[in-house]
Amino acid sequence: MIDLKLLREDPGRFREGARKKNIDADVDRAVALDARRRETMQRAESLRAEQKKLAKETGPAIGRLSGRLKSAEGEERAGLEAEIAEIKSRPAALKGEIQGLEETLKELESELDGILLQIPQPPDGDVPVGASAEDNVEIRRWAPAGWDWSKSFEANRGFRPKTHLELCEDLGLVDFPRGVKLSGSRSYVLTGDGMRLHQAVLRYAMDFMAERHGFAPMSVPVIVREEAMTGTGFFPSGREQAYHIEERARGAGHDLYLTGTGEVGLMGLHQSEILDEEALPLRYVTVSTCFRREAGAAGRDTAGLYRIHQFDKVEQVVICRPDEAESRAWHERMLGYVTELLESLELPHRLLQCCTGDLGPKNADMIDVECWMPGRGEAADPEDPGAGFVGDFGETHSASRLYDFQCRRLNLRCRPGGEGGKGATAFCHSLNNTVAASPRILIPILEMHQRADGSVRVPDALRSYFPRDAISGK
RNA sequence: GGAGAGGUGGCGGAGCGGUUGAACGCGCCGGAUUCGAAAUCCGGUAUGGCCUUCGGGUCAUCGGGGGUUCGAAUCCCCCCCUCUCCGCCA
Repeated sequence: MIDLKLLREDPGRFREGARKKNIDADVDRAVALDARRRETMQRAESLRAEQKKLAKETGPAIGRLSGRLKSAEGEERAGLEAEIAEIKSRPAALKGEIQGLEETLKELESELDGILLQIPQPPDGDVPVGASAEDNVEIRRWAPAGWDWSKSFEANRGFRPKTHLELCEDLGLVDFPRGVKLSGSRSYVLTGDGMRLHQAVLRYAMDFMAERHGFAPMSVPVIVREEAMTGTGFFPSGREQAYHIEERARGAGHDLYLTGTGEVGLMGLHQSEILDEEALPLRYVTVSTCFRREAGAAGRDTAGLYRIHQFDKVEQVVICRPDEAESRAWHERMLGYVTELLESLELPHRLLQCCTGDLGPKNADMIDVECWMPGRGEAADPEDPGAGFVGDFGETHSASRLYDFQCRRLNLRCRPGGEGGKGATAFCHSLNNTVAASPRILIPILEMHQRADGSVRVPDALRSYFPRDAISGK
């Protein structure tokens, strides 16, 4: 949610922000509705003030006359009734007018709220303007000693790599046909060492954040109410991405949704709270199953573990004081944790500055991390299906800086002393970043650590989480 | 799933359809007293919106939403949540 006051002061900034992000949002309509809303509100309020005043003045008289009415008869009774009716008529006359204004107000607010929920957070000034992911800008890349970016995997390692699909098949790590039988397209079953490796990565990533970097480990619901989805900014724009559980139709009070990221649960924890400023920043890490309908992605990445409906993800979230410099510093730090993790896993990767068109509605800035996947990209030789692929980067992480956009929607504030403290409240800032999403992260792990004999070396960092030093399928 | 009880300010806890945004107590802040502290006494202590000549004014908020009424924390309806007992279950 954007700040209505800022919108009033500088609508151009939001118009420009939406344009840069390539998102439709009727900023001008919102400004006009806001003006009408305030005007209507003022009229309704002054009338109500008058009504309240009258009710207070005439109330005791009505009470007294009503008391006398009980024992009155005949002409006296008729006189009293007329007197009461006369006194009541003055505030009653205001009532109708106030109700009319309130109805108008409700309509204005409902339309305004709908538009406000769709006005995106303007991108930061230093985010490159661009239409889509094509215009993202590489910031830096890293690879372990011995890897030459200018050469293919085959030239680097001396043998032609298998794709993760081939490795999963040959080593018995994933059963795709049975996954599809159970749950349809984009489904899979992790088997044996596939499941072991999956668990090893998640557990390593969890410990890495909790024990090495001091994040508080949490397990949060993945079935949430609509407010959590709207509050975190995934609704309304991402509604079709979420699995919807229609509980209302069965008589329950509200429907539920499956979350596509642990961010929803972690951020929703403190919805409508006033946190103690001294307790900030809050640093949380969770591992949760993520559900994504992948609507609109039909035909893309249909094979393998890349784009799937259900996966597990270790996610980090930071809620800090509302200070741009502090937000920026945390963004860097949260990216640092990920590059440290990927270096420990010996995975070549690069950081991408996302352009305005790729930010989504809620982010002021977003940095993606992509790992090198030798089995991705175009066919090495279109004539020879056995020649493999040229390799490409694949997105494995995404670090978002949201400022107060999310906390405003969640009504998540802070102040010195917290709930009962003193001083003004302010909406907190929030950030989030992937730590490890599996099984997607298994793709670079398997493909980069495969050996000429078809086995896969388990990187040292995972050794204490995996029973052997290699996966050989035997 | 069945039966019952209940949601009031930072906390506890009153509350009659009519100057109740809300008694009282605790906590917190300021002051007095004290060499200092405790105790005591006095005063002040919610949030949000809108307007403002920046003094303030005004509206809303007693779990949430709707209704009755000239007037609702109080009466009616729906929903959410918590607790107790029974049943079921991991």
